[in-house]
Amino acid sequence: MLDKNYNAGEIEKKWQDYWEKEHIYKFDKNSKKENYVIDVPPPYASAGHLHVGHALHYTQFEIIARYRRMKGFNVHFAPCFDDNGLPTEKYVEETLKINKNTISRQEFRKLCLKANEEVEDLYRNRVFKRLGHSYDWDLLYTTIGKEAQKVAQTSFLRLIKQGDCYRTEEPTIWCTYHQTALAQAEVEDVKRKTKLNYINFKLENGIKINVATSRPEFLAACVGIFVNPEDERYKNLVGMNAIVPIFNQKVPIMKDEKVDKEFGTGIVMICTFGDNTDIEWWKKHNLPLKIIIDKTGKLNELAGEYKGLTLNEAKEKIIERLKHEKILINQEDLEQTVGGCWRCNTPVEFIVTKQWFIKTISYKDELIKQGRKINWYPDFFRVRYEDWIKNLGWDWCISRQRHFGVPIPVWYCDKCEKILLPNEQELPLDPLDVDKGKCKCGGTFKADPDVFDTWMTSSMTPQIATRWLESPKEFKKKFPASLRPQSQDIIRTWAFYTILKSYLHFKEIPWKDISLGTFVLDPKGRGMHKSKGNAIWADELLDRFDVDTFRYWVGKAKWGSDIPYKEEELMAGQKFLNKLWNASKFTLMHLENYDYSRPEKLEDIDLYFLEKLNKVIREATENYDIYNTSDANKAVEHFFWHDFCDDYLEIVKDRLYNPDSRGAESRKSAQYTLYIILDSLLKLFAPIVPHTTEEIYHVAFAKKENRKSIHLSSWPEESYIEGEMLEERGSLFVDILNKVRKYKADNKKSLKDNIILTIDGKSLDLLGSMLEDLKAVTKSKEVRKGDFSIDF
RNA sequence: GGGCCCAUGAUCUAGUGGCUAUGAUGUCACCCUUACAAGGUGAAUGUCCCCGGUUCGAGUCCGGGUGGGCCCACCA
Repeated sequence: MLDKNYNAGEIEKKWQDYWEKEHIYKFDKNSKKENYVIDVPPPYASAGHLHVGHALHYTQFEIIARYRRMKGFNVHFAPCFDDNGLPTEKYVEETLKINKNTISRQEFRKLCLKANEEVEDLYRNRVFKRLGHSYDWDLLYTTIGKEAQKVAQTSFLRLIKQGDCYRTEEPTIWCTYHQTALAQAEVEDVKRKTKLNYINFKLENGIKINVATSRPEFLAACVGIFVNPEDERYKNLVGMNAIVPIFNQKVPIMKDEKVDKEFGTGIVMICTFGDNTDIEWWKKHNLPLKIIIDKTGKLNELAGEYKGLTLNEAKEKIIERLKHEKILINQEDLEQTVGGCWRCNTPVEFIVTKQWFIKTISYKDELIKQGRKINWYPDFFRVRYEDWIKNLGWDWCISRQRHFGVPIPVWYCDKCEKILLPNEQELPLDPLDVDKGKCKCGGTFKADPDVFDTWMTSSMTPQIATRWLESPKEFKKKFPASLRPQSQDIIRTWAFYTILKSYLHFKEIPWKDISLGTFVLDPKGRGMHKSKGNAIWADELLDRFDVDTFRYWVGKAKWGSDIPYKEEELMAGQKFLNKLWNASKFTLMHLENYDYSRPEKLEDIDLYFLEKLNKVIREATENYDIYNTSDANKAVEHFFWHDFCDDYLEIVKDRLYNPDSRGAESRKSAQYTLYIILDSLLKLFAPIVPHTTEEIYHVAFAKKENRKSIHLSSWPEESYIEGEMLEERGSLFVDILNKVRKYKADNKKSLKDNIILTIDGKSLDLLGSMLEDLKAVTKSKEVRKGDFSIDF
């Protein structure tokens, strides 16, 4: 019997400890049940905090894990941390106040690893455990861990072997601040104000033409001039040469359809490289290469007297000089959007370096086909995936000039540039730790100092989580995984690269389902960002709200769409839990001394409510199966609150409190119905509010069902119901009940006031045996036959 | 510029061609009814963003606007 008042705080801690101690969520590899593998997104532990959006999303698919476990699956739910790459480097540099360039890579890596361990512990205890998450912590992996490194490096070696990974010297997107190459996916829009400069170029015959450019600092790198072939003004220029001001190199004037006649003067200079279009034209028209910047973004000797200046310094000086020499004839304000590094917003540059690439462009069609074999929830996000693929312009650059990451396992001969690769058995390794001696040519093998793009590892989370290389036999049973839950903003990276890798390695999809989670906005509907100062942190939230209250709110969030964070809506959860507690308390009070057997005959009104329960079970199950937790939860809650509490509990009070009036069998029918409905409801709510349901379940049914936890019990099934016209008769019953309530409210009477009820003959016949219950719940001291009326 | 999503009482929301448009929060009135006043019973609040079209019938389908959000591209 539940004899206490609801106290969420007490319950939480108790069951979290119990679950951990009893290994409730352990993945059983010998189980005969079907596997359900969730490809969990590894959170960045190094950020130090998780905001409410993360907490919501992580809880959202944790609810699915609980549902599937109860549904009879062997759920593989591996916790993980992404501790690889830039965010960790930044965190370590900031908190320890050190500069990574002043210590060795090995030493810096050690510091990063230590920092990770500390933060991850904090996360595990302060966030995931507190949220009541049902991970099997024995399955934990980190993206810098041995298995992850081995997977990433093995993938690299195998892709080289099969010709899908290559090293080449190409113009590469480059961040001059972080001094590393970037992938297309790491470039984000940066808006900036600049000037469009109208600069005169002389032709060989002395005529002047005017070129508009926002980047005069690139004049030294100018290798050509373009006009639109349709442009009448400049048709005669094509084929001539122009002389670049200051630097005096002769460059050809050519035509290309991509030139916008309306922009500037309609004459464009092309430099290697100012932007994407430059690269395109440079390739298309076979122009010479003139790289004038180094890796830090400073000008080199090709820029003559401007050598050593940053791009911005050079720009200023060059504009000054152009003005002075009256070559710059006009300046206009220009608002432009340029690509910037996703971490530091520094506008990206293009330089030519040797980098490793994985082929993507040549597999576009196949990748779209793979995407269509996967179920997308909601389906329209597949379009975004396909659009991204269609617009891809580059293969995937996977090498990064960084310290903390998975090392690229390769050595180069410093004389003949021969590439030396390790054997797979040697992995994982850091080539800096291994001396590979001399090359045949007499040169020495030098380790590659670079590391992989962090997505090189993350793209293989389904393989890492299920220990692809460690236990290949078991891996086969877990791949493809069942579900990838993720957020929609990384479709172009995480989802895309994961599908790519699975295709290249296995010709297989990585998971059957991908479901896009909910995005939490601030109360005004804007995205939450640390930098905007409007983020609400998960641990602060949990200091103010009970976990099940928070989880109830999560249960209402619709996958794939945004939800604003509003505290009032969290309050609804507190009301709900209190209601659930009290309804359970009432029910269990009346189940004392009841033997839980099904009586020979159930009252018709009881059958009607059991039939309603069946419908709700069906609806909830169908919705859970398509990750529609919000509709599932809504249906169950409506049944619980309005059908079960408001109607059914009121209806059976008479039979429960006055066993003599209707007989023992009739009371037992009510008890059986109460038992079935409460037991089912607790289980239907268990994924959403695991602590509260666990507490009630243990008081009520755990012993009887011989289960250690409600989360190890099975999902409710529809019970067998047989009765005539239950739906019509039950609806009529509830309809009359509502009319009586309204009549009493209109007449300002208490609901317990007695009435005389007059019902037409047809309805009386239809109600049949339900009439006794109707009489009791409406407090009718008398029921007459005639036109419907209610009298006091 | 391209793509995707969205627009329903004050607020959030259901609605996948068919009676009178769903539910929740808030507001108001009434009811202490032996689980719960953190409750119950009711009431008021809507030109379903606008304009056309398809249809016997449109909140729902189609076309075109308007306004928001997201993703992508981009001007030298």
